[in-house]
Amino acid sequence: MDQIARTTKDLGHILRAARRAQNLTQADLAARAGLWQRTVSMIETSASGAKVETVFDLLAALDLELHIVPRSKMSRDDLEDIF
Amino acid sequence: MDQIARTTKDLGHILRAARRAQNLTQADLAARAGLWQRTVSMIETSASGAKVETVFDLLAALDLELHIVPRSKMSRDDLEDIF
DNA sequence: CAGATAAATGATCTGTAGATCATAAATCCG
DNA sequence: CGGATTTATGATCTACAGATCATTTATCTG
Repeated sequence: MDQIARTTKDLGHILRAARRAQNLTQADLAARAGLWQRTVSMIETSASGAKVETVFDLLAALDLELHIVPRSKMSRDDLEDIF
Repeated sequence: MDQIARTTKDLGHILRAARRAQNLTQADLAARAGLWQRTVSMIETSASGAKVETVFDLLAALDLELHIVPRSKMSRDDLEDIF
């Protein structure tokens, strides 16, 4: 049920959804994260490949966390679908 | 049990550990990811703030996936520790 | 220890992210 | 519809990542 990002486009979508879920404008989020509205817009629309640091700033401002997991690892649900 | 990265330093450590677990040299990984040994070294030692795209390349080459989860979400284990 | 393999790092060059200010284009809402 | 709010973008400048080649420094291993 959690969000998986394989591309910067995924990342942008996830960040945008999270921001909206918290009723924040790009400007709000930018302020919280110490960035600029322009930058938030660019990242959400993946109009430019952000730097990792910047993404960490956004994630922190949104109370999100990055988990790194083996790609092959199947979820309980996946297994149930198969067996 | 999965790895959590909050900083580029965390990321570097996780990537290095994953690479070693798969018995790859920095040069091997660089080749797989279409990067340079120098770049892999820089990122693993967090000697420089990488770009997101580059990290995605490394994760893919290592068969790893990025999950984005709410920070506050506690694991079953955390709860057990408290209650 | 010596030789081999791996990792760190120097130097240069190009491309581009983010800062910054400003405005255009969308979207919302009464 | 029309005004307000939000998002997308234009332009410029600085900083720095990644490409590329080469070399030094660790780390292994027989």
